[in-house]
Amino acid sequence: MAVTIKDVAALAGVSPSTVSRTCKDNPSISEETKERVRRAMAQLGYEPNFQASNLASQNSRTIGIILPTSARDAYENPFYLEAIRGISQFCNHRQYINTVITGKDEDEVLQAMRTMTRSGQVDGFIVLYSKQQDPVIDYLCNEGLLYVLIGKAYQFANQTIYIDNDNLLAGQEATEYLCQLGHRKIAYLGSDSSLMFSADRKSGYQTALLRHGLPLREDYCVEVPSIPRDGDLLIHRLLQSDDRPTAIIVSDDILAVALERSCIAVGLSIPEDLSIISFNNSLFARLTSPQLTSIDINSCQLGIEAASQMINHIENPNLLATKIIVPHYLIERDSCRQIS
Amino acid sequence: MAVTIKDVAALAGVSPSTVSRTCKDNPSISEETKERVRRAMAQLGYEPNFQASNLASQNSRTIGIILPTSARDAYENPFYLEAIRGISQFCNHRQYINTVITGKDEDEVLQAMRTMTRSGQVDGFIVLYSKQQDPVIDYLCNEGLLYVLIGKAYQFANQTIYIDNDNLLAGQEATEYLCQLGHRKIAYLGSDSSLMFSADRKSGYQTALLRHGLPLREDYCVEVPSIPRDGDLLIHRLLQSDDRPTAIIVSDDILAVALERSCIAVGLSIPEDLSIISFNNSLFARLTSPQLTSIDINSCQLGIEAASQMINHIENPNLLATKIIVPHYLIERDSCRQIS
DNA sequence: TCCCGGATTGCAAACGCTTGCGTTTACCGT
DNA sequence: ACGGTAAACGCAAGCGTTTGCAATCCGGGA
Repeated sequence: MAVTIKDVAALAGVSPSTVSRTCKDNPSISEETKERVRRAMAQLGYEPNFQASNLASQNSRTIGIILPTSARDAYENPFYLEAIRGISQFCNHRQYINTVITGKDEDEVLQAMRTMTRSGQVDGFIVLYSKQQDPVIDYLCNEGLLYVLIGKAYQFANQTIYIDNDNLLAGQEATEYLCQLGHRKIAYLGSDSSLMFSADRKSGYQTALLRHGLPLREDYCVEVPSIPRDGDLLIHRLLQSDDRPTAIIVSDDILAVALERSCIAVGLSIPEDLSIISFNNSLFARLTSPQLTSIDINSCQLGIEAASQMINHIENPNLLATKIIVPHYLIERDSCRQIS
Repeated sequence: MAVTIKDVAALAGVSPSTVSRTCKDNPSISEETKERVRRAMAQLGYEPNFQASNLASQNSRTIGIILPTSARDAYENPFYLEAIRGISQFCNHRQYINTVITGKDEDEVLQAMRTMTRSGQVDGFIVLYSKQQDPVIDYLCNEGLLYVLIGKAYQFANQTIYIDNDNLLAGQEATEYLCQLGHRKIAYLGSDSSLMFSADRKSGYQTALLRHGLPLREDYCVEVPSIPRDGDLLIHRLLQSDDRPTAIIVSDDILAVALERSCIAVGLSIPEDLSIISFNNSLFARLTSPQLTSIDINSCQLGIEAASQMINHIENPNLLATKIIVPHYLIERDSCRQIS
């Protein structure tokens, strides 16, 4: 059996409560006894029992991570791994546990969430995606559970804690960048814009166009529901139009790679015939040829901040629902060219 | 306060122990009372308190997931996400919790593992990668902790539970496939072969060559330590040799995409000038142009089996250390061509 | 000298569940 | 009719912490 608080207490010649209190650095214990207790703890290699501590203090020190359902095509996006990495890193430091929750469909996820909250398995949830009309968010709100969102809140925006990039600004900057390179015919290719990040980047794109006095052309703004297969109609129509764009802003690296494929298929070369700028700066952006100019959104940091907010709110229940914006930055590579 | 076992007991008119036992389907409770208790549980929406249950039964019902340290380039590989998804899915069903453990370097990971085991936060670990001389495995073995490996065991192979593909066979099949297409000059491009999967695939490749009476050429067997940057010397030398291969087996999709880049750089087109077959069948394989013929290794299933084994061993401590092989299958796409 | 207050520390009751063992009840064989 | 047995259930002692409150000690002021 592992070493318990009693062993430490015995060795230090104090009561278990004193040991417990020195762990929490309670001010009502004198510095000398604290020191004595600490020595005893070190000597025995004591680590408080997680379960017992949680039971007594009525919490779980674990936070649930909600992934999108696996039905979605976007599932394999390395973004999620990065975010999880950030969360996990922060949790490890703060002696929290994290548990990822998935399911084939929303019902499975909701079911898992329900039993977890009822059995006191989690103190809160981090939702790794943000889309409009999400039943998961509805559930969380209705039950009054603690959660933080990575991405921008849509429902209940004012009461929810979220961590996001300034995707509007990022969309603008991407557009500006292309304008500065001399492009005037700039299109936007986005994934399903019920996903908040895509909607925001698109808005930013439109804002920047207006600011530069460029027209908002409907045919320059295409949305594909998932990762396009070969010969996606919408994309081909865009690329083969007589008046095709000279540059495209793509809401995600993965989509950009798919776009590159379409380009090759119709005989366009990048960046000579078409400039591409995308978002996320995942491995995808670095592996393609040419490498993609991409806006890095600091995925790992998003996770870290999310975990940090989560734990903060767990330990200080009446904090306000703050929003945190993580900076992005543009990584120039070879997929955009100056136009004369 | 949530509904406890006492509430259920009171409503059903039995003692708490009876409720507890019906939860476990203990045979010493009559079917009628069980039914009565179950009705009470349903009526109250009872869910046993996770912490209390764990404390009393001296376990944690949580399993740690060890990712490779983030220093490694391979980190962003969607394979890990898939494996985590599998694990998480299985855990959710069995009312287990999982927690991913990462760190900047091995020390950070080891530190996290140490405090977790000492505080009874985990019942065991699933290690998502397998490489030679891994300090993490050393630690697990020395402490006598329960763990299962995804990938082939290197150290302590006989006592460790592992879930793997038959990478040797897969390597052979990939080679056979190319042979059948008429290729004779087949090369192998692998990532760091201290990673077990890469070493095995390479062995399979070599075995198949021998079987076909083809020579094992040293210059046809290149290993790159990480994801190659532009103009990787080894790869370029291979591609620009006078006697260059007509086909290459690549140990990982990501690497294959990088290879594709190099091909474009030196003016080789796929599959006309060079056939490529790779492993993992991740999103990468589907996004490139041409799409990659790849061997799917069932990443998600690997996770599911790992979790299943883990929980099995947690609940039946004296089970033998079995090995499980998850099948792979070849997905034909457009990166290989028949040679005359 | 006595009382009081602050600073330290210990007591013991939770927290909600599990489980070994004892008790009860019913039934069987003799 | 009675001891014996097995089935079904309850008692109560944990599991290792936390924490409100009581207890103790000490110094200082009256």
